[in-house]
Amino acid sequence: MTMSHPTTTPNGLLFLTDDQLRKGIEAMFFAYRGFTADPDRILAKHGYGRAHHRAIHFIHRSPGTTVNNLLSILGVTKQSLNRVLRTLVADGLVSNTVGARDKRERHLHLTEKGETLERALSDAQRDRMRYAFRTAGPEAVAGFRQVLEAMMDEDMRHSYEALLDGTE
Amino acid sequence: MTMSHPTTTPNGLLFLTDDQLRKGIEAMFFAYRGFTADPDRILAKHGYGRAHHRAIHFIHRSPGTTVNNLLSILGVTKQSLNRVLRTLVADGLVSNTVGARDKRERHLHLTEKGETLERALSDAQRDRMRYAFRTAGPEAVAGFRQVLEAMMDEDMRHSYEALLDGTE
DNA sequence: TTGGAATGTCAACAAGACTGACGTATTCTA
DNA sequence: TAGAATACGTCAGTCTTGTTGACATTCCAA
Repeated sequence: MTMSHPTTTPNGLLFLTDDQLRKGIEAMFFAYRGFTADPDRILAKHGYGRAHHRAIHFIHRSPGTTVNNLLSILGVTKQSLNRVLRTLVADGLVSNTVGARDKRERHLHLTEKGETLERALSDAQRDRMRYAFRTAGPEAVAGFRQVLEAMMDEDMRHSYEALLDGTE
Repeated sequence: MTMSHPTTTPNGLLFLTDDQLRKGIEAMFFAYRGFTADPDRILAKHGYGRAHHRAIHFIHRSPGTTVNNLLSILGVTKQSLNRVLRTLVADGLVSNTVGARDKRERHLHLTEKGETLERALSDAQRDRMRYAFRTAGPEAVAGFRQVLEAMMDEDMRHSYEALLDGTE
Protein backbone atom coordinates (compact mmCIF):
# COMPACT_ATOMS: atom_id res chain seq x y z
CA MET A 1 0.00 0.00 0.00
CA THR A 2 1.31 3.41 -0.98
CA MET A 3 1.24 6.44 1.27
CA SER A 4 -1.47 8.84 0.21
CA HIS A 5 -0.73 11.67 2.61
CA PRO A 6 2.49 13.55 3.32
CA THR A 7 4.25 12.61 6.54
CA THR A 8 7.09 14.22 8.44
CA THR A 9 10.46 12.53 8.60
CA PRO A 10 12.92 12.72 11.54
CA ASN A 11 14.89 15.45 9.79
CA GLY A 12 11.83 17.67 9.87
CA LEU A 13 11.32 17.70 6.10
CA LEU A 14 8.08 16.57 4.54
CA PHE A 15 8.42 13.17 2.91
CA LEU A 16 6.71 13.36 -0.47
CA THR A 17 6.39 10.51 -2.92
CA ASP A 18 6.35 11.10 -6.67
CA ASP A 19 2.74 9.90 -6.58
CA GLN A 20 1.70 12.57 -4.13
CA LEU A 21 3.40 15.24 -6.20
CA ARG A 22 1.88 13.96 -9.43
CA LYS A 23 -1.58 14.11 -7.88
CA GLY A 24 -0.95 17.73 -7.02
CA ILE A 25 0.15 18.38 -10.61
CA GLU A 26 -2.90 16.73 -12.13
CA ALA A 27 -5.25 18.40 -9.64
CA MET A 28 -3.80 21.72 -10.72
CA PHE A 29 -4.34 20.87 -14.38
CA PHE A 30 -7.97 19.79 -14.08
CA ALA A 31 -8.90 22.48 -11.56
CA TYR A 32 -7.55 25.25 -13.76
CA ARG A 33 -9.83 24.05 -16.55
CA GLY A 34 -12.80 24.42 -14.21
CA PHE A 35 -11.49 27.75 -13.01
CA THR A 36 -11.62 29.24 -16.52
CA ALA A 37 -14.67 27.37 -17.84
CA ASP A 38 -17.40 29.78 -16.72
CA PRO A 39 -15.76 33.04 -17.84
CA ASP A 40 -14.80 31.36 -21.13
CA ARG A 41 -18.45 30.70 -21.89
CA ILE A 42 -19.41 34.32 -21.24
CA LEU A 43 -16.44 35.66 -23.22
CA ALA A 44 -17.27 33.46 -26.20
CA LYS A 45 -20.70 35.10 -26.48
CA HIS A 46 -19.01 38.48 -26.81
CA GLY A 47 -16.30 37.25 -29.18
CA TYR A 48 -13.55 37.69 -26.64
CA GLY A 49 -10.92 35.36 -25.22
CA ARG A 50 -9.03 34.88 -21.99
CA ALA A 51 -6.60 37.67 -22.81
CA HIS A 52 -9.50 40.13 -22.78
CA HIS A 53 -10.63 38.78 -19.45
CA ARG A 54 -7.22 39.23 -17.88
CA ALA A 55 -6.95 42.81 -19.12
CA ILE A 56 -10.45 43.64 -17.89
CA HIS A 57 -9.79 42.05 -14.52
CA PHE A 58 -6.61 43.97 -13.77
CA ILE A 59 -7.84 47.29 -15.14
CA HIS A 60 -10.82 46.90 -12.81
CA ARG A 61 -8.47 46.13 -9.95
CA SER A 62 -6.16 49.07 -10.62
CA PRO A 63 -8.12 51.84 -12.35
CA GLY A 64 -5.90 54.32 -14.13
CA THR A 65 -3.06 51.83 -14.53
CA THR A 66 -0.71 52.27 -17.48
CA VAL A 67 -0.03 49.86 -20.32
CA ASN A 68 3.48 49.18 -18.99
CA ASN A 69 2.12 48.44 -15.54
CA LEU A 70 -0.35 45.98 -16.98
CA LEU A 71 2.40 44.33 -19.03
CA SER A 72 4.48 43.43 -16.02
CA ILE A 73 1.45 41.92 -14.29
CA LEU A 74 0.23 39.96 -17.29
CA GLY A 75 3.66 38.83 -18.44
CA VAL A 76 3.06 39.20 -22.18
CA THR A 77 4.59 41.46 -24.81
CA LYS A 78 3.19 44.94 -25.18
CA GLN A 79 2.23 44.19 -28.77
CA SER A 80 0.12 41.28 -27.60
CA LEU A 81 -1.60 43.34 -24.95
CA ASN A 82 -2.07 46.21 -27.35
CA ARG A 83 -4.13 44.17 -29.77
CA VAL A 84 -6.49 43.14 -26.98
CA LEU A 85 -6.63 46.68 -25.60
CA ARG A 86 -7.37 48.10 -29.03
CA THR A 87 -10.48 45.96 -29.46
CA LEU A 88 -11.65 46.75 -25.94
CA VAL A 89 -11.28 50.47 -26.58
CA ALA A 90 -12.95 50.19 -29.98
CA ASP A 91 -15.86 48.31 -28.40
CA GLY A 92 -16.22 50.97 -25.73
CA LEU A 93 -15.29 48.82 -22.74
CA VAL A 94 -12.04 50.57 -21.88
CA SER A 95 -11.06 54.23 -21.97
CA ASN A 96 -7.58 55.37 -22.82
CA THR A 97 -6.50 58.80 -21.55
CA VAL A 98 -3.13 60.46 -22.10
CA GLY A 99 -1.18 60.95 -18.89
CA ALA A 100 -1.23 64.42 -17.34
CA ARG A 101 2.24 64.27 -15.81
CA ASP A 102 3.84 62.07 -18.47
CA LYS A 103 2.19 62.35 -21.86
CA ARG A 104 3.77 59.10 -23.08
CA GLU A 105 1.64 57.12 -20.66
CA ARG A 106 -1.95 56.07 -21.29
CA HIS A 107 -4.17 55.61 -18.25
CA LEU A 108 -6.68 52.80 -18.56
CA HIS A 109 -10.16 52.74 -17.07
CA LEU A 110 -13.23 50.55 -17.53
CA THR A 111 -16.27 52.33 -18.92
CA GLU A 112 -19.76 51.67 -17.62
CA LYS A 113 -20.08 48.97 -20.26
CA GLY A 114 -16.71 47.51 -19.29
CA GLU A 115 -17.67 47.37 -15.63
CA THR A 116 -20.83 45.50 -16.57
CA LEU A 117 -18.91 42.77 -18.36
CA GLU A 118 -16.36 42.63 -15.55
CA ARG A 119 -19.22 42.05 -13.11
CA ALA A 120 -20.61 39.19 -15.16
CA LEU A 121 -17.20 37.54 -15.48
CA SER A 122 -16.15 37.88 -11.87
CA ASP A 123 -19.57 36.87 -10.59
CA ALA A 124 -19.28 33.61 -12.49
CA GLN A 125 -15.76 32.99 -11.29
CA ARG A 126 -16.58 33.92 -7.71
CA ASP A 127 -19.56 31.57 -7.69
CA ARG A 128 -17.33 28.64 -8.47
CA MET A 129 -14.65 29.74 -6.02
CA ARG A 130 -17.30 30.20 -3.32
CA TYR A 131 -18.64 26.70 -3.94
CA ALA A 132 -15.15 25.21 -3.78
CA PHE A 133 -14.27 27.12 -0.61
CA ARG A 134 -17.52 26.15 1.12
CA THR A 135 -17.22 22.53 0.11
CA ALA A 136 -13.63 22.29 1.33
CA GLY A 137 -13.98 24.32 4.53
CA PRO A 138 -11.99 27.15 6.13
CA GLU A 139 -8.82 25.23 7.03
CA ALA A 140 -8.63 23.89 3.49
CA VAL A 141 -8.95 27.43 2.11
CA ALA A 142 -6.00 28.59 4.19
CA GLY A 143 -3.94 25.63 2.98
CA PHE A 144 -4.98 26.22 -0.61
CA ARG A 145 -3.64 29.76 -0.54
CA GLN A 146 -0.44 28.79 1.25
CA VAL A 147 0.44 26.19 -1.38
CA LEU A 148 -0.43 28.48 -4.29
CA GLU A 149 1.66 31.32 -2.90
CA ALA A 150 4.63 29.00 -2.48
CA MET A 151 4.17 27.86 -6.06
CA MET A 152 4.50 31.33 -7.59
CA ASP A 153 7.68 32.70 -9.10
CA GLU A 154 9.39 35.32 -7.00
CA ASP A 155 8.34 38.27 -9.17
CA MET A 156 4.78 37.00 -9.58
CA ARG A 157 4.44 36.80 -5.82
CA HIS A 158 5.49 40.44 -5.71
CA SER A 159 2.75 41.37 -8.17
CA TYR A 160 0.30 39.29 -6.20
CA GLU A 161 1.22 40.88 -2.90
CA ALA A 162 1.21 44.38 -4.36
CA LEU A 163 -2.39 43.79 -5.43
CA LEU A 164 -3.28 42.59 -1.97
CA ASP A 165 -2.04 45.78 -0.27
CA GLY A 166 -4.86 47.73 1.29
CA THR A 167 -7.32 44.87 1.09
CA GLU A 168 -5.79 42.52 3.66
CA MET B 1 -10.85 46.47 8.88
CA THR B 2 -11.90 43.73 6.50
CA MET B 3 -12.02 40.06 7.36
CA SER B 4 -9.12 38.21 5.82
CA HIS B 5 -10.11 34.68 6.77
CA PRO B 6 -13.35 32.78 6.21
CA THR B 7 -15.59 32.42 9.23
CA THR B 8 -18.63 30.29 9.89
CA THR B 9 -22.04 31.91 10.21
CA PRO B 10 -24.92 30.67 12.43
CA ASN B 11 -26.53 28.90 9.46
CA GLY B 12 -23.44 26.72 9.14
CA LEU B 13 -22.36 28.15 5.77
CA LEU B 14 -18.97 29.73 5.30
CA PHE B 15 -19.15 33.50 5.14
CA LEU B 16 -16.95 34.61 2.25
CA THR B 17 -16.36 38.19 1.21
CA ASP B 18 -15.76 39.17 -2.40
CA ASP B 19 -12.24 40.10 -1.35
CA GLN B 20 -11.49 36.66 -0.02
CA LEU B 21 -12.80 35.08 -3.22
CA ARG B 22 -10.86 37.49 -5.41
CA LYS B 23 -7.68 36.64 -3.58
CA GLY B 24 -8.32 32.99 -4.36
CA ILE B 25 -8.88 33.85 -8.02
CA GLU B 26 -5.69 35.88 -8.30
CA ALA B 27 -3.68 33.28 -6.39
CA MET B 28 -4.88 30.70 -8.91
CA PHE B 29 -3.84 32.91 -11.81
CA PHE B 30 -0.33 33.68 -10.60
CA ALA B 31 0.32 30.17 -9.27
CA TYR B 32 -0.62 28.56 -12.57
CA ARG B 33 1.97 30.70 -14.30
CA GLY B 34 4.60 29.36 -11.94
CA PHE B 35 3.24 25.88 -12.38
CA THR B 36 3.89 25.91 -16.12
CA ALA B 37 7.02 28.08 -16.18
CA ASP B 38 9.67 25.37 -15.74
CA PRO B 39 8.31 22.88 -18.29
CA ASP B 40 7.73 25.73 -20.73
CA ARG B 41 11.43 26.58 -20.66
CA ILE B 42 12.42 22.98 -21.39
CA LEU B 43 9.79 22.59 -24.12
CA ALA B 44 10.93 25.76 -25.86
CA LYS B 45 14.42 24.31 -26.28
CA HIS B 46 12.91 21.37 -28.19
CA GLY B 47 10.52 23.51 -30.22
CA TYR B 48 7.48 22.12 -28.45
CA GLY B 49 4.61 23.77 -26.60
CA ARG B 50 2.27 22.99 -23.75
CA ALA B 51 0.11 20.87 -25.99
CA HIS B 52 3.01 18.47 -26.49
CA HIS B 53 3.63 18.38 -22.74
CA ARG B 54 0.03 17.44 -22.00
CA ALA B 55 0.07 14.65 -24.55
CA ILE B 56 3.39 13.31 -23.26
CA HIS B 57 2.22 13.47 -19.66
CA PHE B 58 -0.95 11.48 -20.18
CA ILE B 59 0.60 8.93 -22.53
CA HIS B 60 3.20 8.33 -19.84
CA ARG B 61 0.46 8.01 -17.24
CA SER B 62 -1.63 5.59 -19.31
CA PRO B 63 0.68 3.69 -21.62
CA GLY B 64 -1.17 2.10 -24.51
CA THR B 65 -4.01 4.59 -24.30
CA THR B 66 -5.96 5.29 -27.49
CA VAL B 67 -6.36 8.56 -29.33
CA ASN B 68 -10.01 8.81 -28.34
CA ASN B 69 -9.14 8.26 -24.71
CA LEU B 70 -6.60 11.02 -24.80
CA LEU B 71 -9.07 13.35 -26.48
CA SER B 72 -11.59 13.08 -23.67
CA ILE B 73 -8.93 13.71 -21.04
CA LEU B 74 -7.34 16.66 -22.80
CA GLY B 75 -10.62 18.18 -23.92
CA VAL B 76 -9.43 19.26 -27.35
CA THR B 77 -10.49 18.35 -30.87
CA LYS B 78 -8.90 15.41 -32.64
CA GLN B 79 -7.52 17.73 -35.32
CA SER B 80 -5.72 19.68 -32.63
CA LEU B 81 -4.37 16.59 -30.91
CA ASN B 82 -3.45 15.00 -34.21
CA ARG B 83 -1.16 17.87 -35.15
CA VAL B 84 0.74 17.46 -31.90
CA LEU B 85 0.80 13.68 -32.07
CA ARG B 86 2.05 13.70 -35.65
CA THR B 87 5.13 15.71 -34.71
CA LEU B 88 5.80 13.57 -31.64
CA VAL B 89 5.63 10.40 -33.72
CA ALA B 90 7.76 11.93 -36.48
CA ASP B 91 10.37 12.98 -33.90
CA GLY B 92 10.43 9.48 -32.45
CA LEU B 93 9.04 10.33 -29.01
CA VAL B 94 5.76 8.45 -29.35
CA SER B 95 4.94 5.10 -30.95
CA ASN B 96 1.65 4.35 -32.59
CA THR B 97 0.63 0.67 -32.82
CA VAL B 98 -2.52 -0.81 -34.30
CA GLY B 99 -4.80 -2.40 -31.71
CA ALA B 100 -4.72 -6.20 -31.38
CA ARG B 101 -8.33 -6.64 -30.31
CA ASP B 102 -9.76 -3.69 -32.21
CA LYS B 103 -7.72 -2.85 -35.29
CA ARG B 104 -9.33 0.59 -35.61
CA GLU B 105 -7.62 1.75 -32.45
CA ARG B 106 -4.06 3.07 -32.21
CA HIS B 107 -2.26 2.45 -28.95
CA LEU B 108 0.12 5.18 -27.88
CA HIS B 109 3.39 4.62 -26.03
CA LEU B 110 6.38 6.76 -25.21
CA THR B 111 9.63 5.60 -26.77
CA GLU B 112 12.90 5.62 -24.84
CA LYS B 113 13.47 9.14 -26.16
CA GLY B 114 9.95 10.15 -25.17
CA GLU B 115 10.40 8.84 -21.65
CA THR B 116 13.59 10.85 -21.34
CA LEU B 117 11.84 14.11 -22.17
CA GLU B 118 8.93 13.18 -19.91
CA ARG B 119 11.40 12.69 -17.06
CA ALA B 120 12.96 16.09 -17.61
CA LEU B 121 9.56 17.79 -17.72
CA SER B 122 8.03 16.06 -14.73
CA ASP B 123 11.21 16.40 -12.67
CA ALA B 124 11.07 20.15 -13.13
CA GLN B 125 7.39 20.31 -12.29
CA ARG B 126 7.74 18.00 -9.29
CA ASP B 127 10.62 20.06 -7.92
CA ARG B 128 8.42 23.11 -7.76
CA MET B 129 5.47 21.18 -6.36
CA ARG B 130 7.71 19.63 -3.71
CA TYR B 131 9.03 23.02 -2.70
CA ALA B 132 5.49 24.41 -2.46
CA PHE B 133 4.24 21.43 -0.46
CA ARG B 134 7.18 21.54 1.94
CA THR B 135 6.91 25.26 2.43
CA ALA B 136 3.19 25.10 3.13
CA GLY B 137 3.15 21.96 5.28
CA PRO B 138 1.04 18.78 5.33
CA GLU B 139 -2.27 20.28 6.46
CA ALA B 140 -2.02 22.91 3.76
CA VAL B 141 -1.40 20.20 1.14
CA ALA B 142 -4.58 18.41 2.15
CA GLY B 143 -6.55 21.65 1.95
CA PHE B 144 -4.99 22.52 -1.39
CA ARG B 145 -6.21 19.29 -2.92
CA GLN B 146 -9.66 19.55 -1.37
CA VAL B 147 -10.24 23.00 -2.83
CA LEU B 148 -8.91 22.05 -6.26
CA GLU B 149 -11.09 18.96 -6.43
CA ALA B 150 -14.16 21.00 -5.53
CA MET B 151 -13.23 23.46 -8.26
CA MET B 152 -13.25 20.88 -11.06
CA ASP B 153 -16.14 20.34 -13.42
CA GLU B 154 -18.04 17.13 -12.82
CA ASP B 155 -16.60 15.26 -15.81
CA MET B 156 -13.07 16.50 -15.19
CA ARG B 157 -13.26 15.18 -11.65
CA HIS B 158 -14.19 11.81 -13.14
CA SER B 159 -11.12 11.86 -15.37
CA TYR B 160 -9.02 12.92 -12.41
CA GLU B 161 -10.34 10.17 -10.18
CA ALA B 162 -10.02 7.55 -12.91
CA LEU B 163 -6.31 8.40 -13.14
CA LEU B 164 -5.96 8.07 -9.38
CA ASP B 165 -7.34 4.53 -9.28
CA GLY B 166 -4.72 2.06 -8.20
CA THR B 167 -2.36 4.70 -6.92
CA GLU B 168 -4.30 5.89 -3.89
C1' DT C 1 19.86 71.01 -27.43
C1' DT C 2 20.47 66.75 -28.78
C1' DG C 3 20.74 61.83 -28.32
C1' DG C 4 19.17 57.98 -25.71
C1' DA C 5 15.60 55.82 -22.96
C1' DA C 6 10.86 54.98 -22.21
C1' DT C 7 5.98 54.46 -23.75
C1' DG C 8 2.95 53.02 -26.87
C1' DT C 9 1.24 51.71 -31.93
C1' DC C 10 1.21 49.23 -36.41
C1' DA C 11 2.39 45.14 -39.40
C1' DA C 12 3.49 40.51 -40.23
C1' DC C 13 4.01 35.90 -38.72
C1' DA C 14 3.58 31.33 -35.93
C1' DA C 15 1.50 28.17 -32.60
C1' DG C 16 -2.38 26.05 -31.32
C1' DA C 17 -7.06 26.05 -30.60
C1' DC C 18 -11.60 25.61 -33.35
C1' DT C 19 -15.32 23.98 -37.11
C1' DG C 20 -16.68 21.43 -41.09
C1' DA C 21 -16.13 17.99 -44.52
C1' DC C 22 -14.37 13.84 -46.13
C1' DG C 23 -11.98 9.11 -46.65
C1' DT C 24 -10.70 4.56 -44.90
C1' DA C 25 -10.70 0.70 -42.15
C1' DT C 26 -13.04 -1.92 -38.85
C1' DT C 27 -16.68 -3.43 -35.86
C1' DC C 28 -21.28 -3.89 -34.42
C1' DT C 29 -26.13 -4.81 -35.25
C1' DA C 30 -30.71 -5.32 -37.26
C1' DT D 1 -24.76 -10.11 -44.65
C1' DA D 2 -25.77 -5.21 -45.61
C1' DG D 3 -25.79 -0.96 -43.55
C1' DA D 4 -24.94 1.90 -39.46
C1' DA D 5 -21.70 3.23 -36.15
C1' DT D 6 -16.98 3.79 -34.46
C1' DA D 7 -11.95 5.03 -34.58
C1' DC D 8 -8.66 7.44 -36.74
C1' DG D 9 -6.42 10.49 -40.05
C1' DT D 10 -6.41 14.55 -43.07
C1' DC D 11 -7.41 18.88 -45.75
C1' DA D 12 -8.93 23.55 -45.65
C1' DG D 13 -10.11 27.65 -43.32
C1' DT D 14 -10.77 30.67 -39.21
C1' DC D 15 -9.70 32.75 -34.67
C1' DT D 16 -7.12 34.00 -30.49
C1' DT D 17 -2.98 35.08 -28.72
C1' DG D 18 1.57 34.78 -28.45
C1' DT D 19 6.04 36.38 -30.96
C1' DT D 20 9.62 40.02 -33.53
C1' DG D 21 10.65 44.07 -36.04
C1' DA D 22 9.98 48.78 -37.26
C1' DC D 23 8.49 53.25 -35.92
C1' DA D 24 6.40 57.66 -33.71
C1' DT D 25 6.13 60.37 -29.69
C1' DT D 26 7.65 62.08 -25.38
C1' DC D 27 10.79 62.76 -21.63
C1' DC D 28 15.20 63.45 -19.50
C1' DA D 29 20.00 64.07 -18.81
C1' DA D 30 24.67 64.94 -20.56
